[in-house]
Amino acid sequence: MTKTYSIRELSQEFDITTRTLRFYEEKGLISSSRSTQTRTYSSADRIRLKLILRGKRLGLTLEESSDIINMYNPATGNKAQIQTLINKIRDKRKQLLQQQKDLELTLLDLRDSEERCMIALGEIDNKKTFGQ
Amino acid sequence: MTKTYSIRELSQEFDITTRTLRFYEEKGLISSSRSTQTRTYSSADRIRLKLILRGKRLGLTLEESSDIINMYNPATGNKAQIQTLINKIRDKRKQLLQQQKDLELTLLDLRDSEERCMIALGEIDNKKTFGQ
DNA sequence: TAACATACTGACGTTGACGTCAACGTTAGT
DNA sequence: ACTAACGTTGACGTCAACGTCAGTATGTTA
Repeated sequence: MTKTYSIRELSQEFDITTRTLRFYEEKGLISSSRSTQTRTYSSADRIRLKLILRGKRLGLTLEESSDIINMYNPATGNKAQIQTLINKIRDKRKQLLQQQKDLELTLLDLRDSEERCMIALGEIDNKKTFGQ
Repeated sequence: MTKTYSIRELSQEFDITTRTLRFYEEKGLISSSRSTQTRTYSSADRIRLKLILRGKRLGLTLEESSDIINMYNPATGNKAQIQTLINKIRDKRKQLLQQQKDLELTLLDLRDSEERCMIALGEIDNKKTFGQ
């Protein structure tokens, strides 16, 4: 009896097209139960979608997002497999930490750019006020 | 007399192909002076390349990176134009701040996933030690 | 029941960011 | 002078992530 969603509801909530949702399903990124023909999404499906879109905002590919999501269940109980998974998790974290550094640098640059603009504006005003 | 670089040097330093460098030039992202036929890159060109690759690690498109780089000079002195530029800078910053949030959330999720893995490993060891 | 809105499935088109390959010029060493 | 190594320009190929469109089914309202 938990809440479900139609394809239109989800597409509107997240501002994506229905085509995108079908495409994600076709690629195995999210699933849906079918009543006769039309799709019905569970709140679990909705969460997966949310995570995928979060990944997209980070510039991750759909596959990368999917991987990260699937890392969230230790699923297969083999010791070696879990070790492999841990390594993958650490690799991904390394990449994201690098991204964090890049982000901060870029933000600093933007701060810089804006300041230059403000100065340029100030100079224009000075010219207006004092002539040349 | 400042340092210059060949296409091979740059491609090796940044681990990209020469094709990529020519492609970036074709798209107007970086430039190069030509001696007879072969390209020569200045350290300014090298910096631009560096910034483009940083943008790529953030998931930005080449055009977005190019835009950000070009924001770094107030260039055109018209007041309205500078205001427009400031607005663009602020928009981009907003986007990057959102990305920063997404990044932190994803890092938290990964931390979580790793912990689950460690627990799963611990349980396997317990089974080995104590039988079932 | 006729029209209309909404959903579904192919299937081909598109865009960004290069990869790949052919054909050719240029310079360094032997 | 000849070959090898490196550089250059087209031009077509490729892959991800959808867009777009045609044709069809399924309710739903006037």
